[in-house]
Amino acid sequence: MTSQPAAPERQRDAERTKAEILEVARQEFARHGYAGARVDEIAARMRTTKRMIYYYFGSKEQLYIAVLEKAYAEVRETERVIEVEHLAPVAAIRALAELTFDHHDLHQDFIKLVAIENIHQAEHIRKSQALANLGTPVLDLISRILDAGMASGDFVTEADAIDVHMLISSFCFFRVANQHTFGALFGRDMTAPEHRARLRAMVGDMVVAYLRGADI
Amino acid sequence: MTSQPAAPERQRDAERTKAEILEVARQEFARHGYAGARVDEIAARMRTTKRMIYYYFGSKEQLYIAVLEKAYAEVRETERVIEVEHLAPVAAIRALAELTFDHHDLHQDFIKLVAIENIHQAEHIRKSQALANLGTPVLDLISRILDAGMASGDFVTEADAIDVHMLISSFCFFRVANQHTFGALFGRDMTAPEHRARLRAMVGDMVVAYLRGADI
Amino acid sequence: MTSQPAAPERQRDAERTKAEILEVARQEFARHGYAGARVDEIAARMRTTKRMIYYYFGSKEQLYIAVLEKAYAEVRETERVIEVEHLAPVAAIRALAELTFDHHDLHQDFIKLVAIENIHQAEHIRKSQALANLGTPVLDLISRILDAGMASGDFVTEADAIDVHMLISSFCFFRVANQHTFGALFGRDMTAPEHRARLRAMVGDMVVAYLRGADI
Amino acid sequence: MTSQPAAPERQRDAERTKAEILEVARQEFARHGYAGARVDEIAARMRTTKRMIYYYFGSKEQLYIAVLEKAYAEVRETERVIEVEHLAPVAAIRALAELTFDHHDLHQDFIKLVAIENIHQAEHIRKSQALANLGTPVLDLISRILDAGMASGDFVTEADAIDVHMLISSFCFFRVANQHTFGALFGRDMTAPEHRARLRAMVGDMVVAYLRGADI
DNA sequence: GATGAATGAGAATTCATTCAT
DNA sequence: GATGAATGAATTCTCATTCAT
Repeated sequence: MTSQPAAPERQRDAERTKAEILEVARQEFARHGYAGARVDEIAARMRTTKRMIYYYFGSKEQLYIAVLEKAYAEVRETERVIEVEHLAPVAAIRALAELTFDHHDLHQDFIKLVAIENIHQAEHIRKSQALANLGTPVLDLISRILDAGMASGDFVTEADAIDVHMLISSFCFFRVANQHTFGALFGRDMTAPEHRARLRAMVGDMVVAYLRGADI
Repeated sequence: MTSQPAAPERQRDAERTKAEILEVARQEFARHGYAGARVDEIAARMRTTKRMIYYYFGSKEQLYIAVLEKAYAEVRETERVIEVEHLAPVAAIRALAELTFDHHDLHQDFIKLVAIENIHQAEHIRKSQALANLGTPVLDLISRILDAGMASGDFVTEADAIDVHMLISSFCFFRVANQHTFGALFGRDMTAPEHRARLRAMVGDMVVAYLRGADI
Repeated sequence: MTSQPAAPERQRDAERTKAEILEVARQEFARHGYAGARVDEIAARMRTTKRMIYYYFGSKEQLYIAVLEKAYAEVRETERVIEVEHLAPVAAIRALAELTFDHHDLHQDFIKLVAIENIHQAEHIRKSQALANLGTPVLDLISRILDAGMASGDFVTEADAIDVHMLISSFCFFRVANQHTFGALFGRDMTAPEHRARLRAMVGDMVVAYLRGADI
Repeated sequence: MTSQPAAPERQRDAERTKAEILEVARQEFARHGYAGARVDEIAARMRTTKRMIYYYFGSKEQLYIAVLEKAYAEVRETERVIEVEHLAPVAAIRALAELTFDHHDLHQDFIKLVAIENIHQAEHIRKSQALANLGTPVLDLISRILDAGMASGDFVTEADAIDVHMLISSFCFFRVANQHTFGALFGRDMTAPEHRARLRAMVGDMVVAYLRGADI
């Protein structure tokens, strides 16, 4: 409305609106799945209208993909921060395991989105340019730790970086992703605070024990 | 009037119809999630009509719960068959890990149903009487193995049966459940035949190494 | 199954089954209206099956008509019993009013069926042979009372038998038929026991006062 | 952009659409009852689609409740207009009876809706906030007339306002509500023009005679 | 006479999406 | 950029009725 910085303000508003839509959409998709999420519900939970969702994202599917892209981008941003280079191999792999644990603990919506995306056989990820080859950095990191550990004699088990990544991820992911069925069947909420420290140590112990391997 | 009994035949047909509905429904729910599954599509893939689904199961939700109940029942049936009692502790826990791996490998629809159910926060499992306390048998088994291992000195790590069950399950579950996003991001299909034997050995090695623990 | 009285027994059973169906159907139609009544529900509340309803009555509509016919037949049976001939005109018309009151009080399902039938513009009554000209006897009775009252000088108001029948019926019918909306709007259940005697006297007073008329 | 305001026009359209739906729905519900009414049929009789019914009213039941609320609101609006305060008691009660007669004569759909609602035991009225305590104004009016009549000596019968309201309403309501069964059984259409004046006078005569009471 | 399984036609409701302003 | 009204195409679910035995 003022004479000068109108366009930039508008842009900033537009960005804010888009960000708000993405935030609400992430929650809605995470809670109800792709098909179960309601465009109406997303709109109802915002101060903008449903029309804006289509204006900015074009369709429910494209909105969902944008949510996925943002979630993965945040994960990789976190992983980039990890500095395990200066640590000894055993300490390094344990640090990676614990950081992964912490990250999964902190980003439960992301975990749910990944689970949802697997139900849809990753069809949306494959449609997204932004999500191709997003995995390589962490694999490089693991490779370097494994090489150092084998060289130093700390690790004995011959292991592949992708396998080790899966070993770590599976534990951290399952604890969050399957908390509800696990809780219903075994009567224990693995994400409750009283189990946190023990399970965090466990994933580190597990991967170190596996790599040390010895005479199993 | 003929020598063959009439009523049982009708009954058998009814049972067959119900079983067929459950089979097709399991595939449809596993592929599309609860909200994404279509009652029309389930009916279209059978020699029965949509009306029968409501006749036998009452609603989409009750059909879904029946599918879940059947899937879990089959899992427990498999677990019941496991005979690890006569094995030494190390061999026993490895056998359990490998049987779990095999079962998850063989029942991928079940894995997907569990993932779907977690997205819905296990609300349907909690509604089902049949699915309460389904977890206890396997926990008893693990407890006995852990006790024997500690007594014999084979195991060193103090571990809880539920935690160990999660340790084993998470690896086997993740490999199947997250195969699509994992494949899209890392370019490797962990469920492909060429990875099977290696990963099957890995879950056994991992749990044994963890329990042996030693001087981590 | 026995050799001799098989057929009569069968017949008696058949009559009993039909009577039971009619009884349950009357309740169901009275409670839910014609369209709202469920054939399934009627069957579920009996020891016979749904097939029998169609076997004996052919369709939902014919069952409904049979229910109506039975209900009206019972009403007329009651009216036939009324003996007011030997009473003086004032006592006679009051007796008729009170008998009508009692009858409506006692046969509330019948009242509801009549209300339902009016919603459907009496289309089913018109289809039934059994229900044609069912009204004449009571009109004859009223006519004779009115004639006697005018002759004796007890009644002054020139009144038509049909009008007087409506005057009496409307009060008795409304009290039962509209009890729910009246209760909701005015906070009084006109069918409650504490109002019964007062309202029963009121309908007699009203019709006598009207016929006495005098210098209104 | 034009001189006429845009938003109000849209709003007016919305209001018009809602009003049109209510109008058609009232006819459909009145003619077929709640269960017998068809949402499809309501939509087919308008320039709007069925979807709008759900957009504005949410469900068939809520539409029905809205119809009821509107019908009752109109009744009370009519009653508010009645000015009998300046009349002598006898003239006043007769005026009220005749106005009630006229109103029922004019709003036959309303009568049917009330009959339908009674079949459903007033469950919808009870769900509606708007319909609570709608009855009081007319009861106040009757009370004042009765008091004045007793004071002046015009009325002799001790009568309760609710009872008198029922006395008047029952006659007017029955004549319209039961016209079809009454016509089928007695061969006279009480709502036909040739009976109108006589019956209108009759309800006034009846209530005055009742209240005058005398030596019954 | 009796029974449970089966069904076609239809009814209520939902949902992503677009239009007029 | 923004808004509320509008909508077509499904989608779940229901119901009276009939069939096979």
